[in-house]
Amino acid sequence: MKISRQAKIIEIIENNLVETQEDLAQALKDIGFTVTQATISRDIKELKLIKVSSNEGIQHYASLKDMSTIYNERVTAVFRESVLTVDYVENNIVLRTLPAMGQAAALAIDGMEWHDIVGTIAGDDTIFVLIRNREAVLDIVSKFKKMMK
Amino acid sequence: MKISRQAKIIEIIENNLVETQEDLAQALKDIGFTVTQATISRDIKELKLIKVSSNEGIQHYASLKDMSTIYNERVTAVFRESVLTVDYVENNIVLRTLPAMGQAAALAIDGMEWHDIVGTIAGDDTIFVLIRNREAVLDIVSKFKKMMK
DNA sequence: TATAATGATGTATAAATAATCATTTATTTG
DNA sequence: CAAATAAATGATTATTTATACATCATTATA
Repeated sequence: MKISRQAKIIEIIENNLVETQEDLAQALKDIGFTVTQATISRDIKELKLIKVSSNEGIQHYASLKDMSTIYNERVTAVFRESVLTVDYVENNIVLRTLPAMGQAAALAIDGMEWHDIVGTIAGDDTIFVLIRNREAVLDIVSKFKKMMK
Repeated sequence: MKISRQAKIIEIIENNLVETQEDLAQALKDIGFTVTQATISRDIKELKLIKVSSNEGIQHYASLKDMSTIYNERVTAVFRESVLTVDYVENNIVLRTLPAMGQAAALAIDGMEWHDIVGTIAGDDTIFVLIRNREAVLDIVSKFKKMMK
């Protein structure tokens, strides 16, 4: 019972915009799983589902499938909103960010897990990005610029 | 003000186990940002931060940096908890799962985004996984078995 | 098999979060 | 520069979610 209900929960939030646990309870009831909000709260905890804000500002539950999309969107958003300029020399790229946003933007870069990026070091408004091979620098720079839109 | 506060929020949840928005308000106050829970709720919405349940069952906010880890853990957990057997023939792998868990497990496999996996199709308790090259089959099979622990 | 231990769930409620409304603080524009 | 507009925020409250406790079911264990 619990296993199949939880499988259904994943299916439901995968295909619908579920805003609250009550909504989910209703949707489950419609297909024959009558449980209370409390049980759903426990299911969600076990399934490690998350609630995120959509681009339209609607808070809704997200499945595994959505997570990588959300993740990528967030990385790009943080980058776009904080990085001002991109420059480079030899195998280093230097980014300038809004004040106090260096750490946050660097975190976003680390989160991308690009193979050619060896590491980052961030100050208040400056980030140094160490690139593995000099040949990859231009490629990374252009990717960064694309992310700035 | 808002920008730097939000940067601090990311930094704080990155380095601390923040369970509630009130906790976050207190931590921010300690470093000179005095705002109410309502403002933090809005910040969290804008930053698209998520609240997840840790392995110990503690609900806490997670940063971008944590997300890929959480994501991988979830994929593996779903797989381990639902897949029973692994078999293969030619360039197909067949997995048997607990009843009703086929779709969920297939979703987890899709989420891995392994290059050699062309696609999956799932029934109630069976999953067909199409592998790109026959040479990759054994490798994927052994990876699956490792995930089953 | 009887008994203990564990797990699942509902009820009621506490706790946490989001939203509404009002106010203040930028920012834009004529 | 001043009026108008938009953005940020607090106070309060509505909504949503998590949990404590009790109950029933299931599974181990002696």
